[in-house]
Amino acid sequence: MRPGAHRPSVPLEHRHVIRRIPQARERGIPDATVARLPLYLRALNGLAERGTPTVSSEDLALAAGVNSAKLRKDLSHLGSYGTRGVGYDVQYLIYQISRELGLTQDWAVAIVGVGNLGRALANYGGFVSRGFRVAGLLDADPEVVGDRIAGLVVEHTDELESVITERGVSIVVIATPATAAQHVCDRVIAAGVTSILNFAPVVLAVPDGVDVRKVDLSIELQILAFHEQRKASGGPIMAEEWPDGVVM
Amino acid sequence: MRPGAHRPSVPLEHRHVIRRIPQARERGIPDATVARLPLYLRALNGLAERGTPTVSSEDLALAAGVNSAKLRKDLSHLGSYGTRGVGYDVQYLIYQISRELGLTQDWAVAIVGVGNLGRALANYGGFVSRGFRVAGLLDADPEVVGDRIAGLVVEHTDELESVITERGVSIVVIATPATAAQHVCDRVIAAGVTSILNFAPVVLAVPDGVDVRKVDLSIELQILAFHEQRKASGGPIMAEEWPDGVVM
DNA sequence: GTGCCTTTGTGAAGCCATGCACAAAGTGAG
DNA sequence: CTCACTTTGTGCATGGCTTCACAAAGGCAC
Repeated sequence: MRPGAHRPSVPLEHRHVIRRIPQARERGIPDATVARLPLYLRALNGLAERGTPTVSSEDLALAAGVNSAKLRKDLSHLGSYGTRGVGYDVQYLIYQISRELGLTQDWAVAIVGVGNLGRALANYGGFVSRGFRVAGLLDADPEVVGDRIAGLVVEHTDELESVITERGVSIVVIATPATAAQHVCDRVIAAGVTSILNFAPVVLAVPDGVDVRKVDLSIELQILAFHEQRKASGGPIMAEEWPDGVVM
Repeated sequence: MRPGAHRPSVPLEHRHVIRRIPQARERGIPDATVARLPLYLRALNGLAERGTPTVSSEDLALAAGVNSAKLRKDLSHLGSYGTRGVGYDVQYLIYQISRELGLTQDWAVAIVGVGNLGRALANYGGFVSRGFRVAGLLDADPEVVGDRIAGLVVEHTDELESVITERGVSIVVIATPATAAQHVCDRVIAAGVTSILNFAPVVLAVPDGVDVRKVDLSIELQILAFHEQRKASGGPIMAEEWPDGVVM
């Protein structure tokens, strides 16, 4: 099924460590920190484009929309990459964060489900921009198969396993209807994929060792509605009753 | 322009309660809980469709992909809506959660930016399904203005303020390119909107009292890449060096 | 070198969320 | 009515994340 597959990153064992090992990296980086690193990276890229050589935690935090103490602690988990009295070297920090996130290597991504959302994703510049390459677009609808989108030809989901195996796909994006998502999920896992980004509004059941991240548009809206209601109604407590005639 | 706008959560003093006060609701519901309520709601709707009358915390937690103790604690923040020895009445709980989230009312949403993503959002069934109604589609590109998408005609962003005001839009979805996002953001806030769902890859600067939720596809991918890299390399410590020739 | 200024990196405290474990509350059988 | 069983609601302990506040470290001027 894919002998040496998903080992996207070359096993860079033996690679001598040059300078001192930054203490903090010994054991895992907190999830909360990992989730913010891409944010810092984006802010840093903005600074780099404008030619800024160094940046203080204060300024970078401002650009990333976080508190500067949190930023410093986050960065301290990667190692000690700043210079007191000066700040952080922008280029250097970009490199360190990119490496930590695994963006210095090339990730092949397959998108399953080429509806409106799948198309949007395929065309989304942010994918290509940083280490990610769309290596396959798949759909179950014969009507869609064969279409050319963002330079790729849509293939039939029958090809799912072979696309994953042959092109070294290690991350799969599921943008199918909810009903198809679990089935697709099972198949890609069977094919060896352990990282899934799910846009379908279902909770995917996966075995241990498989990472699923979920993006759910309607959930985000509902959370906004909750807060908006709070603001609008002047307070949470309104009526407690259950409409007339209802049992319970 | 909505005079009393952004005044986040108003002091909810004096407000008479009808039946007994569900203790826990007196003060705000934890954000973490709010973020999970839509999940429970979806699971409950699935059960309701299959005609299930009641459900235990164990079963509902399973369907929602969380731990049952957490589910019970979350629900306890809304009030005491279960029956010991039996479980929760599905219909009743759906109503209570919907009400808490503000989904028993109708929310007018405007989508700004009708590119691939905006189209996908406009066609996304999940919007309409639950209290949300797309009341406007706007784009700056004259080429796109006039197109009919999901039953609506795309309008020019010049109309932004009037669309918001006249149609009572209270939630705006920004799906523009990154460069336009802040400008759109400023305008919708000036027009009185205090809830924004941002798909553009930028950190929006907003005044206090405005809620911004951010959905960022590339960030999700980067987080996946991080974990995938970890799995693949068998451990966190690899190389520490900075490519030759680089200072610092 | 010395002294001053800036900014990092981190100890410590506080806060919030998670999950266990169990008493309380309800059902249903006999 | 009583008893056995189920399931909720929650007190409590644990752990992780955030924030404060400051000592340590480096740059710069002289």
